[in-house]
Amino acid sequence: MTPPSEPISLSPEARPAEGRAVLPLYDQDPTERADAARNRAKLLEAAAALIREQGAEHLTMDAVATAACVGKGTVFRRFGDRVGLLFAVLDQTEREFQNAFMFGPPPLGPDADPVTRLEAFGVESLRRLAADMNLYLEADQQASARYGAPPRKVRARHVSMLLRRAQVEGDVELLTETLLGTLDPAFVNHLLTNRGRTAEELESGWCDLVARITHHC
Amino acid sequence: MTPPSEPISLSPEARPAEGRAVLPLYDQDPTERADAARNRAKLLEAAAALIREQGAEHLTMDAVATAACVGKGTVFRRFGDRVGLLFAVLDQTEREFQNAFMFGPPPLGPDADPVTRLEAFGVESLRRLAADMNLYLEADQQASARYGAPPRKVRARHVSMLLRRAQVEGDVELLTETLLGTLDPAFVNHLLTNRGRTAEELESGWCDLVARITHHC
DNA sequence: GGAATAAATGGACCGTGGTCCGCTTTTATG
DNA sequence: CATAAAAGCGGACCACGGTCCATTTATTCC
Repeated sequence: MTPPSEPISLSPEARPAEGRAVLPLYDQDPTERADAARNRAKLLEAAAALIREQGAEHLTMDAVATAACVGKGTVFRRFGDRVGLLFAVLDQTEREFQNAFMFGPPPLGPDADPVTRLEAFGVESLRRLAADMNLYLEADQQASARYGAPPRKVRARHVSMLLRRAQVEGDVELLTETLLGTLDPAFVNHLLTNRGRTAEELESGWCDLVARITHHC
Repeated sequence: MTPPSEPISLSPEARPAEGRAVLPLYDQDPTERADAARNRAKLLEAAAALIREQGAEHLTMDAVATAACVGKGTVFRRFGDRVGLLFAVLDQTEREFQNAFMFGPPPLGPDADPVTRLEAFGVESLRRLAADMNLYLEADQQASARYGAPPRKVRARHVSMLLRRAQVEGDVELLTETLLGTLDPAFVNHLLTNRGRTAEELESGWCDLVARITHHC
């Protein structure tokens, strides 16, 4: 069972880790200047603190800059835009999850059968989503960023691989995207908040969908 | 075969049509003052013109107000916010579609079997999406508006009804939302633009998904 | 028709995301 | 260590979405 690749960071600048550690390393773009790296760390820390205190929905770029004692331009230079900053804050968590489903123990990791792994993948996604829903919702706003982001690609590769190993016939890529669509933050939040669904229902709904797609007659 | 209900407008102010016409009427809130109605019309016209000229992505509220020779506050009073205005511009098209799948001829309308109607529903959605993609993308930005909007609810009711008539077992509402997720503008646009999928592939992908969900063994 | 009431109006105003560019700091080079 | 090139910096500035409220306009009732 060959791990497909290194975990891929949310931040465009970050590079793949050197080793095959199960937990991701805090790697940086080596060409980044010392002061830039320092400011990046200060900004991430400030952003995380502000999100903890006031919620991601009230995070303003000015506030982050001020809290980190840094000019506003620096925030944009480091993270591109607001969504980029939010992604960077989510980065750590994202990479843990990636490691778990690529290298970790069953049922998520490689030592389980594909259908079990698919089920576990969705269930774990839903739980992590629930844990940081507001942050994910904020980061999700821009439609363009939603699908192109590296973590999404990693997940898509992973799910496609599992579908193929489960001998699924048909347009695997399209089925993959359909499955991932079910885990979209805004979508899950809608079901939980406006449709009165419980987390358990969503989890078993995911497993049912996996069954329908993999056991099609 | 009983039509479930009247077409529901995108705009909160609009009321259901009086008759059972196949094509929707331009109905208004009767309590709306004459000057307000006049401005609404002027604004919708101006917005549509600007969108035609420069694309929905460049539409600003100031520009619409100026083009309609109206104060900016009026635009917001009439349509709530930018998404509300875009929805209002889409309203006409939306209601045509609603009429088509609720009262129109087969394969969309009531005189076809449920699975055929489901297939036609997705295919037609995808085509209409393609025709006004930029406008739909702009209107889609706000996650909260995405799922709560009246047309989405109408579609959900419709698809649920068809699934039940097709004797589908399981959590029909969840399956409905999954199916509709496949027709999300941002999602479809991503597949067409970034994944190099063709409209035909998406259409047959939809039909395949319908088959997997309705013919589950 | 005129007064009273309610609704609508418009544009000044505000907050926030994002850009720009002259200046400062770091780093590479000899 | 000196110097030059490159990278980073900061905060003034801009555009746009959205709010507010003093004033104007439509409607209703007598």
